[in-house]
Formats: sequence, C-alpha cells, structure tokens
Amino acid sequence: MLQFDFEPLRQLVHGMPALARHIRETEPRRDLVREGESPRTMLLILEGWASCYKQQRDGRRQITSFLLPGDFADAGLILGETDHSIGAVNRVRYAEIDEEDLEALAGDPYELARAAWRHALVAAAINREWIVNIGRRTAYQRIAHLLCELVTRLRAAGLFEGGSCDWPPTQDDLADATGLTSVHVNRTLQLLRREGLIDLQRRRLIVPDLAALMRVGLFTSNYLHLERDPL
Amino acid sequence: MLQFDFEPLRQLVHGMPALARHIRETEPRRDLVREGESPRTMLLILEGWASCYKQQRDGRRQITSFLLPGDFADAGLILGETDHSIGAVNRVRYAEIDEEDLEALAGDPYELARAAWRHALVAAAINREWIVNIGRRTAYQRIAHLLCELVTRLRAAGLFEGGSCDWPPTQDDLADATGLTSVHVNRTLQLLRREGLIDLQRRRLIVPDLAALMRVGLFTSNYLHLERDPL
DNA sequence: CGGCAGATTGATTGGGGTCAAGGGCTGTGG
DNA sequence: CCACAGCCCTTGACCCCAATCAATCTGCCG
Repeated sequence: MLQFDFEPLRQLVHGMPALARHIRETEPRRDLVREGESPRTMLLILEGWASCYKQQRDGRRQITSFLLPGDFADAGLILGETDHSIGAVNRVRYAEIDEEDLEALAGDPYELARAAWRHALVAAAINREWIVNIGRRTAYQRIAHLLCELVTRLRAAGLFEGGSCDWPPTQDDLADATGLTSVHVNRTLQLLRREGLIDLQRRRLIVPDLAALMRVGLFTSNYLHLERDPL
Repeated sequence: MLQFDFEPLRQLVHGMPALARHIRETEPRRDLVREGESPRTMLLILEGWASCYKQQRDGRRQITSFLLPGDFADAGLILGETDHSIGAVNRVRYAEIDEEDLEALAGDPYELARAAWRHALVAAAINREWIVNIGRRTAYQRIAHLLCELVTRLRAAGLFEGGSCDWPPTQDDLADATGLTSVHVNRTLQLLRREGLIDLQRRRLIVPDLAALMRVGLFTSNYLHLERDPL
C-alpha cells in the first residue's frame, strides 16, 4: 500500500546514506515486529513478503494483511504499542524509518501526515475487504479473492508480469489469512487448479485468465485505491 | 473511534453555527452514505448507531464496523469514491463536515492531518481485530467479543453506565457483523443468557460481569487504543 | 384488530474442521 | 553422490459447528 504516494520516497531510500543505515534483513519465519513492542518507526519492505498477524492465547493465528515489496507498514509510530506482529514470509529486506527521516523524505511534517493519513485509509479499506472475504464468502471464493488482491498489488508494483509471479506463502499462510485450515486450503487450491484458474507449484503462481479468477472471487480492485487501475 | 482526539471538536460542533447547518437526521435502516459516492466529508455521529457495511452482488451483507455516538467516519474525504456504505441502525443524528470546517475545528491543516492519521490507524486496528474475530473464533467467542468491544467503546463515551446500555442492533445486524446467520446468533445469545453473561431484551443490554464476558470472548481492549483504559 | 419486524424453535443439511498417515522436494552432511 | 531430515503438500475417514429451510411466536404500532 502507498506504493504510489511513497513511490518517490522508495527511490530515495536507496540513495540516502542516512537511511541505508537502517536497512535490515531477516530469515524466513522470523518476526520483524512483535505485538506489544513500540518501535516508533515505519517499515518499508524492499524485498520479500511479510504478514501482519495476531496470535491468540489458544495458539490460533490470523493474518490480517500481507506486505509486499514497496509496501509501508506502521510499526507503532503514532499509536505506540503495536497490537499485532509482523512476520517474514520468506527472506525479507526492509528499511526501518523513524519519523524524522520520514519527514525529510516526505518534504515536511505536513506532507508526511497527509501521506500517512491516506496510507492508513487505504490499509483500512483493505482490512474491510478482508472482513467481507472471511465473513461472507465460501472457501473457493475466498482464496480466489485473496489471490486476486495479491496479484493485483504485485502487478502494480511490477512484480507480476506475463501472467506469473513468485509465490512465497505456504498453504498454512493462506489458511491463516483466509480463516481456513491448511487442509481445506489444499483441497480448494486443487479445485482452482482443476478449473484451470491457476497453476501453482514450486513457489511460483501462474494465472492464465485473471479476469476469470476475479469473477470467481467476486473481486473488484476499487478498494485498493490504486491511482491508475492496472487493468 | 477518535473520541478522544476529537473530543474537543465534538463540543464545538454544537456551538458552531457554521457546522450546525450540516447536522442531519435519518430514519432507521436508511443509508447515510452509499458505496460509490464521494461525499468528500467526514461524518460525526451525534446520536444513534450506524454501521459500515458492504453488500455483494449475491446479496450477502457484511458489516465491517459500528459507529457509535461520538465516532467520526471518513466518507471519502481523501480517497474519493467510497468502497462501502454507511447505514443507520436506529434513528441517527449526525454532522457532515467538510475539510475546511475540519481544519478550522482542528486548528490548522497540519493538526487535522495528524489527528486524522491517528484516527485512521485506530480504525484499521479495530478492523484487524474483527478479522481475527471472524476468522479464528467460534460463534460463542465471536459474539461475546463483539459485545465487549461495543460495551467498552460505549463506556468510554459515557453511554454504558451501571452495567447496562441501550442496544439498537437487531440479531440480523449482529449476524452481519460476525459473519454468522441470524438464526445462529439467536441461539448463541440464548446460550450467553443461560450462562448469565448477558441480559438482553427490549433494545437494552445488561452485562452483570463484564470481566467474565471478556474472558469468554478472548477480549483485550489494547487494540482500541483508548487513551485511558476504561477498566 | 390486523400487520409487520424481529425473535424463537425444530429438523435437516452441508461446508469445512479434525485427526492421522503418507508423499515429495530440497538442502545438507557424510 | 547418496542418505537423511525437515518442511511442506496431499489424501482419506470421520465429525461437528453453523447454515438452511420453514414455521411459529411476540411485541409494537397504527
């Protein structure tokens, strides 16, 4: 999210020595931020996928969003203590940027607040769509919808080309993102394969007919609030 | 949400003739905003409950959040075209405030952006908790959790006192908010009654032991990011 | 006294969960 | 270059929570 508002910033990160100091890298499955911490920073994902998730006392995990390359994530910058964790799906390279640097990047405090306001609204819009997805759609639609969202966002970031993209998440990840079990995700993916809607193997996803997948998942991209509709 | 940042604003609304012009009132079940519109305003709920919801082509409705008296809601102010509707649960009195007036209320554009940034982050945090609620909890826990959230927010607004509050939503509303059917909501509420956790009748909710209900719903208030924990 | 929205109940069904046992890559170390 | 380990995917059998369908009941209002 915020790929567009922050696009110029992302370019800057690489060229700014002050920021380069805060670039980190984590192994797959490691946490970037843990619930209850207060990093007072924002994270910018440079490479790899991460997920925002909550884990309950009973162990059940729910992913609330995925972070893709180019995405920003608020790690308690304004609210302090985070109410969720951020975990690496695969190997992740990211920048940890404090408010001062964000202001410098955005131009001034007002521009930062303004961009961050917009960013937070888009994140909330995506959350809303997930609530609908989990609350009111069948497993088949749910997974199709999730794939559509991720593919659409990847494409906007230039990471889905020629109908295919890297696909780091495991079936367990997809289960935790859709409120299903991994067993059922497995069966549902097979169904999507059988219907010719996806080809998914070896951490690589191919979508021969995205429009068809969108129809199945009742997907429309309006809630992503992309500047230019990538269609 | 944002009851606290905007608390001084709310006071002002009543005393400001410029804003008083934009105070509206709707019948129960009527929409304040419909998906696809772009009101370029924020709504401040003064009386009654509203709900943000999405309706799919197949008719299935999902509520993504409730708006209680004192709550602000963004109606496309920044993002333009809204991706959801806002409907009145019961009779609602609200103010429709444009950006200029918001800036005047907040002090200046920077303060507004800053407050709105925080507001949007809290709204997103609540959405995340709903994703967990719907995705990973049983009907019994789910409804208990929803009741806890609403009671906690009502209490923060001074609308839950002596262990009880007005309760406008129907069982259909609760079903659409929890991803269940109204039949199952009905049965689950009866179970909660039988366990002595709630007393709910005639649009009035009594919670004899909120701590117990919170335990059942795996509820913690951290995600609401209330300034002072109302406990 | 209707009429209607919302709540309640019962009977039945089904989508997805649970449990448990394999199967297949892939990286690693001998 | 093979063997093993670990992670992930796959499959089968069975179960159960919640959906569905269909009345019926209740309170409220004109």
